[in-house]
Amino acid sequence: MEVSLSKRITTNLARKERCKKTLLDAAGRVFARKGYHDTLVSDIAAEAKVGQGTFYRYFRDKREIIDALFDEFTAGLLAGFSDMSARLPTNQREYRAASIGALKKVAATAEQNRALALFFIREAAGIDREFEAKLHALYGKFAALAQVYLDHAIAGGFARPCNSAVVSQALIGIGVWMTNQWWNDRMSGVTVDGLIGELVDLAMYGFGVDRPLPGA
Amino acid sequence: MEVSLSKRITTNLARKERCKKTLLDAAGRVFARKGYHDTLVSDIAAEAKVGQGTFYRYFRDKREIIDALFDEFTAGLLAGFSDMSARLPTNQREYRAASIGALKKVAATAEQNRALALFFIREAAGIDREFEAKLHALYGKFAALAQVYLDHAIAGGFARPCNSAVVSQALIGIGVWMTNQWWNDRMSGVTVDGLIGELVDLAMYGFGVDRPLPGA
Amino acid sequence: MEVSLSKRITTNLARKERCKKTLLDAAGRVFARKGYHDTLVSDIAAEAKVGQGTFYRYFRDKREIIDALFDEFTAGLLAGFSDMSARLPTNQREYRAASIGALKKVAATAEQNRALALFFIREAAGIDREFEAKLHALYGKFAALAQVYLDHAIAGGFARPCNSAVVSQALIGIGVWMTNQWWNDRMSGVTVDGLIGELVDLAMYGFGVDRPLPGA
Amino acid sequence: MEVSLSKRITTNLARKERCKKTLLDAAGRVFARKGYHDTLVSDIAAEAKVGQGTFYRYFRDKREIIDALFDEFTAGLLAGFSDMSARLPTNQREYRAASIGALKKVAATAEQNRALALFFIREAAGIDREFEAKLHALYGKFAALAQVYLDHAIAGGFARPCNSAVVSQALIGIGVWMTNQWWNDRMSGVTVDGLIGELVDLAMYGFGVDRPLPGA
DNA sequence: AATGAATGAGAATTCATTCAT
DNA sequence: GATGAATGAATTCTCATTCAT
Repeated sequence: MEVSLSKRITTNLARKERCKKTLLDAAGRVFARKGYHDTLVSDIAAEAKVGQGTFYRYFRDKREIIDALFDEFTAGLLAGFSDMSARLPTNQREYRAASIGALKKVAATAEQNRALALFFIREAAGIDREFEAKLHALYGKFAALAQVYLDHAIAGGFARPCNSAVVSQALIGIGVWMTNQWWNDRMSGVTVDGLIGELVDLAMYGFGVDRPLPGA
Repeated sequence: MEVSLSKRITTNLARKERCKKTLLDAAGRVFARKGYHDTLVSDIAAEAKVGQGTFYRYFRDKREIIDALFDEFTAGLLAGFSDMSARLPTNQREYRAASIGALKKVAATAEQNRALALFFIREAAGIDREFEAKLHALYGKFAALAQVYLDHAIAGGFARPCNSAVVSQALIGIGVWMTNQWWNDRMSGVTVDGLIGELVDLAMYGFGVDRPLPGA
Repeated sequence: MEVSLSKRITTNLARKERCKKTLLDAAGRVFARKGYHDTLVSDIAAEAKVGQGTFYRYFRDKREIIDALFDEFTAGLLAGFSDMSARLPTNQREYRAASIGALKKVAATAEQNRALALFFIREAAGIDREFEAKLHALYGKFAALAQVYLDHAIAGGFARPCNSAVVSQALIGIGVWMTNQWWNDRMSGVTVDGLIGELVDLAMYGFGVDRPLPGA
Repeated sequence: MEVSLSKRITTNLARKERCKKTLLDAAGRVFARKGYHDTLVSDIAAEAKVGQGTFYRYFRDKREIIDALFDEFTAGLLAGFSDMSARLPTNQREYRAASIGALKKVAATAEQNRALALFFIREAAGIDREFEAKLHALYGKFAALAQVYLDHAIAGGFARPCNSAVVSQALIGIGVWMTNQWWNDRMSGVTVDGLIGELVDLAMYGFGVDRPLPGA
């Protein structure tokens, strides 16, 4: 009796988790397909093949599921890059190689949640101010990481002294922007690796041929 | 009589135009304040101090006013930069000066429609796919302009050979991204001019200290 | 122009008032017929022969219309009895006559809103605590009025010294209770006037034959 | 074996009864606290610390538990007064004493189910017509009892001839009304015994000082 | 032409009841 | 038998759009 009861509890919990996950996945698909505002709670429930009432057992409303979706997404993303700053580069060549490596990893990871990531990138501000702030907090974390790298390089003499806060934000901007372009098929005629190489070159060397005068 | 009739017609047309403009301005303010989806037609009418029914005399629906707003915005913006490519730079120094000058001008112009521009930048995809495409077409025009400059400079030997399509997109990305950051007060401790200088330096020189090997 | 505008405003206001009144009357009828909790907003709208949306132009929800209904009812009721305490009786005979007169007047007035009054009497507490409190505040006003009469009579020596607060509440209780019984056809075989006479006799003389011992 | 089986059946039946009682008690508490319409089946199940499904094992629906609750309440109440008419009074003094005694007993009994009794008194009509009728049937029983007493007293010459049906209803009305007032703390500054004495005096002597003219 | 009252289709949400475990 | 997860019918409420004045 005892065992069977505990078993049932376990089973119930597992079932609940599975059902919640089903709804989250379904919501992700529908949001990506129709956009946040055109998605009805009934669309999500239908996509998950559950009754509408079931949706409300797990989430207060449409707004709450998007937070949950974002938190899940964020957790997966940060887990993938938690070790990024383990070994800092010691010269510009290593810096370049590390950047390219990291970007390729980001690209591969993001690719797995492409539809969802794209949805967040594009619609964040259209949902509400609070959600936009959450997304920008995430961007901020990546910018902070980039800034750590950059400051380290400046201190080590293999990056030009500059306002690293501004520059690292710009780098994140390039990344997000080009991801959006790429995924929306607005960057024809170039491979991902080619794109990454081109952008890292831009970031490291600029497009100019002359260097700034020392001290200018 | 004839004259007075034609005058009256003129006056009526003028009045109609004025009323339409009033509604457009009101819509811009309300959209900027509440976002597209939280804005009701009644909000716009109230802000314009006209009856709700009057709104429908000038616009088919809420969606149409966004297009009108965007077209008006675009017209003003492009008018401001129609002469941008009149005198192309002949060396990197001139290129740099021209870029900074153009960016300051853009910044000043954009500042005049700050709220509306910010609204478009943030919410484009939240409105619908069609509007997002329109906005990206505008970005594309700026990117094309940047690409003309860049190709000219590469041909003239004062810009590094690169995939100018990619790079010019990246430059637009930086511009839009940093504008968003700046206007949302996420770039504290730097002036507009300082920001522009920092970004032009990044674009021209990169943040590295070494140059790429010739032919690499 | 001016005149026609002001006329339209007047007409609109009048139309609004009429529409609101139509809804109030309809609500009263439906509440009386189906009870508060079984009444849907759509029932009220249908009874008033207006769209459901129209209901929400005038009242926030079902709860609000019942307050409005009660306030309107109360205003009419109190208006009818504002002059009740103008001429106080000077002996028991006058007191008796005045009581009977007042009760007949109350009965006649209440009869005009019979369905609504009955609805309030029966369902007040079933709506919510706040509404019940409002109704009891009204009862309290009548009790206070009764108490003034009674205290006056005690002071004048033509009423027995007693706890007038308790007794006047009891008198209101008899009134409300018997009204409910009467209107629900649970008092067969007696006329209104007969009922009133019987109750006034009970209140004045009690059902006993002996008097209390003086000082007991 | 036989014995143990029958024992188990007995135990099971007892357990079922206990569970039903638990649900009834829980329902009574929740109804008293939140009112009938604001009480959810899940509230009752939670209060009884059983699953929602279990509720439906014992009661068809929310409406049925009200009836069960009322029947239980009524049974307890009538049991307490089954012997009330065993010894009829023979003069007004005895009548008065018996009335006071009975009322004190009622008050004490009712006190034990105060919350539930109050709930029935206040919300009867808010539940539905059928339940209201049931409650009024109960009131009718008490009125009939009062009428028997009163008729007996009139016949015995120690009560004034009157329409005993009307008067006994009024007496029940006073009782119910004042109970409601008392339990809702609207009768401050008086004890239960004081209240009962005051009301019995009112019923027996009225508040007047003169008697009606014989034959009037 | 201008108005704002009226409308009802459409969406969110609740909760009694069923049912699989 | 007990449980509580799942369900969807029923209801409320909103707001873009129409229309009478």
